[in-house]
Amino acid sequence: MEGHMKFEEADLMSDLMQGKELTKQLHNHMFLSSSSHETKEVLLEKILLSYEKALTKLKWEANVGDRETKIINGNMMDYSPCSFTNENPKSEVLDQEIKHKSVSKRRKIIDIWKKQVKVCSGEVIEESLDDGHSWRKYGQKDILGANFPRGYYRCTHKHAQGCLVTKQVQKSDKDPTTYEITYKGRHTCIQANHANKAFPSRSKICLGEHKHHNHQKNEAQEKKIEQPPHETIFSFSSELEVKLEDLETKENIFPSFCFPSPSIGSENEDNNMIENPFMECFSPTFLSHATSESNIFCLSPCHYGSNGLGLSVQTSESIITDVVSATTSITNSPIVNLDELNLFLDNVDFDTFPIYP
DNA sequence: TTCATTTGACCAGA
DNA sequence: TCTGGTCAAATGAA
Repeated sequence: MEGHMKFEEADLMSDLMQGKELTKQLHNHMFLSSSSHETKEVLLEKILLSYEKALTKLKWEANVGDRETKIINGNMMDYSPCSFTNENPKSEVLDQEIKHKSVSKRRKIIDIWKKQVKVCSGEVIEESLDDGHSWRKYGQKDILGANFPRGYYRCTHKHAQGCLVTKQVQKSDKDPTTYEITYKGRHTCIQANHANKAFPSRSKICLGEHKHHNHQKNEAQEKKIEQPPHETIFSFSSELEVKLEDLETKENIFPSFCFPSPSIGSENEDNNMIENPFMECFSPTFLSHATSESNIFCLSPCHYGSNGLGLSVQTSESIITDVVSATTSITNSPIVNLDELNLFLDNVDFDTFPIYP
């Protein structure tokens, strides 16, 4: 894990440095009358790609660090302290990988990413596989070659808010305590109750234990174990161990960098939506902070706490907010305050950026 | 009564 | 034709 993270750090630095260089190039082109619009566009694309790559990695570390830090410190912003006292973890995330078929709005191809969750005890996974969103099961299917049926879930707000994201939950054949969750699409909804992001709905993920016909009821489904919501979710959250196995993305495509902005789509405009897969990982913090104050993406300190990233975001938060904000501007408008961005980049010493404690 | 889940049927793509 | 994915009526739970 450690080695892996070191590798990620180097990779991250590389992406950020590349972005910086490209930004400088673009800055120069801005004042060259001979420079074509296409050239600038290409540079802009490259810049965005670099930052998207970096953020994809940061996202992972943030997501992992977020959970782990919350567990360890127990005093993070989005979770109540009592949430971290649970000592009976039910499951752990084994592996997460992003498989972005695409994330660019232009490409309009659905985002697909997977994660695997190991359930340590109990047969019923409460919303544990929780990602902060509420889901409604709309189907279950036996899959050829799989011992267990696959469950199909869609966002509860599909109709209310037109959120078309779906996920599939498949119990692993090799390890029945492991579930593979495949997310398709991005949330465009706002969960009605923010608390529900931490204390999800009643819905449960219950997959059949046997490979039989659909309507065969499995025991797990009948043994619904009710727990107080806070216990439920945080029993899952505690002692999470996330191993980032593969950050490689298909086709080298990274998520589009579209943090919420009033200029993005009418739907988002109304709801302060995030048209970005990052939502999945950042949403709780983002919604609780950014939406209440501004349309600027915010990383809470806990995202980088103790997971190895160790990024002192408490002090860097405003910086990150600034650069994200700036980049968002880039995304949404051809008019970019590149001086600001350059200034930021110049002030960041990437060589000594405190990624690790 | 409302909302979520179950499950047979249907559809589209390979 | 087969399979995965989705729909929607029936059913159950709160």
